[in-house]
Order: sequence, then C-alpha cells, then structure tokens
Amino acid sequence: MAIDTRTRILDVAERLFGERGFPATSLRDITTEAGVNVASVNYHFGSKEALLAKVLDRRLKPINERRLQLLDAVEARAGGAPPELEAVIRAFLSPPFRSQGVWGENGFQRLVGRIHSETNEDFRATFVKQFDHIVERFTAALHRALPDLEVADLRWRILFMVGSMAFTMSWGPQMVARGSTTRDPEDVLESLVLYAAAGMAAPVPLGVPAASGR
Amino acid sequence: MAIDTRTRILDVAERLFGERGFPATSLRDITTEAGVNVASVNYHFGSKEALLAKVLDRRLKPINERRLQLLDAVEARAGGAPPELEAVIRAFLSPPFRSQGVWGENGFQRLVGRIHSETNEDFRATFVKQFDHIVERFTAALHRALPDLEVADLRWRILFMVGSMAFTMSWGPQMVARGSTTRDPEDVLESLVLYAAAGMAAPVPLGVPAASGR
DNA sequence: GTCTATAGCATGATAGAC
DNA sequence: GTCTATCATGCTATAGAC
Repeated sequence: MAIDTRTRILDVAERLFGERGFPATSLRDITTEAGVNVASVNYHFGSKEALLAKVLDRRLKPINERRLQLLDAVEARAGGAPPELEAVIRAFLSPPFRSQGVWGENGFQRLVGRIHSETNEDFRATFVKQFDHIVERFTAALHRALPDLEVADLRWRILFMVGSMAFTMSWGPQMVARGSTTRDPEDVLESLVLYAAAGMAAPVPLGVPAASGR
Repeated sequence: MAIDTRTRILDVAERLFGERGFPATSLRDITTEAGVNVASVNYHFGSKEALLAKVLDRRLKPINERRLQLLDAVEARAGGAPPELEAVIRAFLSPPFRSQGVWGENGFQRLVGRIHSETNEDFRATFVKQFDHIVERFTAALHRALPDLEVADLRWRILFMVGSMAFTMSWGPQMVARGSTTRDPEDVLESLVLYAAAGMAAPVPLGVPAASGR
C-alpha cells in the first residue's frame, strides 16, 4: 500500500465530507472508498467527529500560519504606517484559496464552505475558537488601514468578506462546471480581493441609514 | 388547537432545519416538538425531503416575487436609463432580510444559509432552478448599471454578494449573541447593501492580475 | 494494526385500527 | 386525519480473534 491507512482515511474523508457534507457521509462510505476496514476509523481517530476535527486541523493549521506570516510581511513592509488595505485582504484570502489545486476536485475548499453549517453547536464553538487569534489580528490590521470605519461596522464587513470566501469555495467549482463562466482560481481570488477591498472601503451612511426602497 | 397540523409541522421544521440542519434533524424531533404524530409528516408531505421543499417554497415564493416587484419599480423609475446600482442590489437583498422578524429567532434565514450545503445534488439542482429567472433578471439589470464590467466578472461578483448574504443570515444572529457587535437587522442590511454596491463597482484589473503577495 | 461480527440504537417510512 | 406498532435499513461504536 502506497500510503498508510491513517492518511488514506483523512484524504477520503476530506473529499466526501466536502462533497456530501458531514452528517450525510457515513464511516462506511469513507472506509469502503479508502479500501480500509470499518473499524479503523475508530481505532485511529476515536470517533467520527474527532475524524472531522483532524481533517480540518490538518489543512487549517498551515493556512492560518500562512495568513499570519503574510500579514507580518505586509505590516513589516508598511513600517509604522497603516498597512495597505488590499494587501491585508490578500493575506487573509489567498491561503485558503491556494490550499488545494484544482477547482472541482477540492474537497477541502468545499468542506470549509460547509463546516459553518453542518456541525453541532459545541463542535462549532471549538472550531471558531481556533480562529479567534486570526480574526483579532486581521481586525486590528484592517482597523489601522481604515481608521474612519467604526470597529462594529468593520466586524460586519469582515463577516461579509468571509461569507463571500466560503460561498465561493463551496459553489465556485459548480459555477465553473455549469459553464456560466470559466476562470482560473487564481483569477477568481484576485477578483474577490478587489471586490472585498472595495466593499471594506465603502462609505458609511451618516446618521440614520438611507431610506430608499424601505 | 390554534393552527392546523400541516402548519405546525412546517413551522417547527423550518426552525429545526435552520438550527440543526436538514440531515441532523429527524422527523421525530419535528413531530415531537410540534405535538403531532410521527406519521403525520408522511401523510401530509410524503417524505422528509418533500417537507423541506415545502418549507423552502413557502418562504421563497413571496421573497422572489417581492424581488421582481422591487426590481420592476427600480427599472420603471429609471425610465429607459440604466437603473441605479444600489437600488438594484437593495431590491435583491432586502426581501430575504425582511422575511422574518427578529435576529436569532429566524429559522428560515439560517436555513437559507444552510441549504446550499446540506442537500444532495439532485435536490440542489431543483432548488437552484427556481432561482434561474431571478438571477437572469438581476444579472441583466446589474449589467446595465455597470456596462464596463464583463458578464463573466459580474457573475462572480453576484456569487460574492450572495455569499455575503447567506453567510450573514446564517451567522449574523450568533455574532449579535456573542456581543462583538449589536445591530438592528435593518442596519445590517443597509451595511451589506453599501458593501455589495462598492464591491460590484470595484475596478477590474487590466491585463494580468496584480502580482503583489503572490 | 487489521480484521469479522455484532451490539445497540435511531432513522424514514408504512400498515392498519379507529 | 390521526393514532400505535412495526418493518427494514442504516448508523456509530466496540469486542475479540488473529
């Protein structure tokens, strides 16, 4: 056998969780496709949920390390001055986009798009905690790049950005497959960076929000 | 009994699907909370999946009708001229945001955020088809508002916008609950409209995309 | 470490009395 | 239309031989 059981399980689980979702994927689906025994998941990981945690952790750790690395570089380049908005956003968005190669074969990218909605509250809370540090670092950097934007507004806009990212990773492959548009993932990333940067820098309504269409 | 069994089932299913997701919610969970018999779901709806379709349809039909209505009004107001970007976006985003009242009690809003990732491919294809007409109408209107943007780019940006919307509806309540920020849903909607409008109107990179950070 | 076998349980759906 | 009872199936997880 070329690769060991543990890795085979992780690879297949990543793809199937991404394709079908976590609750809809059974351990039997995974072990059958991986060509390993049903019992091996529990032997190696302890439980189905622990397997999911490991699948996520394996990819997310390097992604988040890379994010901080890129952010450090951006801030170093700016010296003491506020960092450049677009560069901060690119530091946040590019690592997950590049975490796997080809659109449509990216189990992990789709999984990230899904994870936010398919697990129970406890698991999600644990999962989200892993991002606290990242979010705080990037919130601070964005606040320096956009000093006129209140932090409460900024947090919403970060949520908007993460939503675009997650959704694109989840649906992008299908969009390409439908042929409505074709694009290199790298171009889609660049397009998303520009979109998010413009959105982040959007004006804030003064006083009571505009009422048109209300 | 105040309301009939059918409606009780729909209401509870909407909430539970939103809170826990479709695969993670059993028919027994639903019927127990609704105070009706296990068999009644299959009697009234035929299957669990048909119940989900009905839950979605009940809310989405009026939402999509409202979207078209608002878009018609925006285009009429513009006369023959291109419609105003922000107004088109608001016509698209406001109906789902207003489909239910209070943040954190919006089963349907969370369900929409989830639906994109929790159903099988066949169901999803059927579901997406319901939006074809809407998407085409809005794509055309946005293309008129932004004539310099290629349609292929525009389609990606629409995906970004929908992602922000779905994600915000799904996570917004939790974000408010965590207290990192507090906002009236109406303000969040307005914030999202401004963000999306700025993103839509973002410049397009000429030639090869910028390479910084790559 | 890997296998077979199976425990123990929850599921979606249905049959049939009322 | 609503109930109880149950079927058939699928699940996660584990016990225990090898």
